[in-house]
Amino acid sequence: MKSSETKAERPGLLARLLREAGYRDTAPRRAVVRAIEEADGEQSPEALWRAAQRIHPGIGRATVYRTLELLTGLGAVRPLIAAEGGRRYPVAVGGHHHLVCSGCGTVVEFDECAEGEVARRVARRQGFAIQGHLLEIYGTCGDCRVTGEVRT
Amino acid sequence: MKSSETKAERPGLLARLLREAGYRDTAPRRAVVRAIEEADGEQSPEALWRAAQRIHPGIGRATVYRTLELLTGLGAVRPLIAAEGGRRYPVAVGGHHHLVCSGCGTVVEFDECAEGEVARRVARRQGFAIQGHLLEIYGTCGDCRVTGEVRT
DNA sequence: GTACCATTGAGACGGGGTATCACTATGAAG
DNA sequence: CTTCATAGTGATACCCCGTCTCAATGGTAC
Ligand SMILES: [Zn+2]
Ligand SMILES: [Zn+2]
Ligand SMILES: [Zn+2]
Ligand SMILES: [Zn+2]
Repeated sequence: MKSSETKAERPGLLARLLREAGYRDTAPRRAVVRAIEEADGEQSPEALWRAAQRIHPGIGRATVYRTLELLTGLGAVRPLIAAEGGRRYPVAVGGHHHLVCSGCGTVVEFDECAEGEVARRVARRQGFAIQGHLLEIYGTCGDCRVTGEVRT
Repeated sequence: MKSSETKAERPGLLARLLREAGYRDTAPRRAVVRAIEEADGEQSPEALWRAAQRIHPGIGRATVYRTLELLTGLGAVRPLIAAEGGRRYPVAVGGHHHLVCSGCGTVVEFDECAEGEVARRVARRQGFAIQGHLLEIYGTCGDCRVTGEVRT
């Protein structure tokens, strides 16, 4: 996005998706959708809410969650489980994987993945239709290993 | 465990671990530890708490979490993030993987895994020492696909 | 413009995890 | 065995985050 010609308020892919799915075109929803698009990548619902507030002051938490839910239903967004605390991260479609340090919590993204094969086999056997998968590798990062600190 | 000769109150692997790590040997801790051992496999903290209560009535929630934390620090237990609600599942070391239906929440376990390779490579490149990994495949189960119900 | 009903914001609610704190009891020393 | 410092404990308040409820609002079809 060149940011120079933000003139005509492009319809926005997500906004269009919602409209086409028969949902009403409301300001709060547009705000959430913009928040998501502008913050490309993973974001916690809270972060998206804050972003949406900047765009549409007064928007309620519930609305953010509701919109996120709709988008999830449409497959435009995929909720993941956050590594630490157990919060979710709605993430734009298409993802990578994580390397998580159990010492300091550092998270490194990576893309390699050998699951296509296994996933397909397992899924077929169980009669599942695959939508995606989550792979996280746990371990200790260099620093933590040196320090020996693996917990408080 | 034959359940017949529960005579001498075997020290218990986990209990021993704690003791050897310099932690005091208390009744509440023994209760938590037993709860974990007897419920082999994954358990939610709540479930473990209930189990521990049966063994040591009056034990507090906090104590369960604290003990779980200690054990995690000792590497005897690994906390995972539960598929749905975002709660954690401490699980005995060594695990399997999950096939999760995004429609009804059904979870199917499986063991195949082709990540050894990838995990090692990625980890080495980043200077991580691998402890384990989590693989979850998302999709829709047969029932949900038929019904078409993939959301409320 | 009107009417209908999808959508919204506020706020109550609830699950589950953490922080605090006064009290208890382990385990070492004498 | 008694003493003692302090690790450990249970109750409770608290907090985060997500959901639910409901009256008010405002899209959209006509
Ligand atoms: Zn680290
Ligand atoms: Zn992958
Ligand atoms: Zn299902
Ligand atoms: Zn594996």
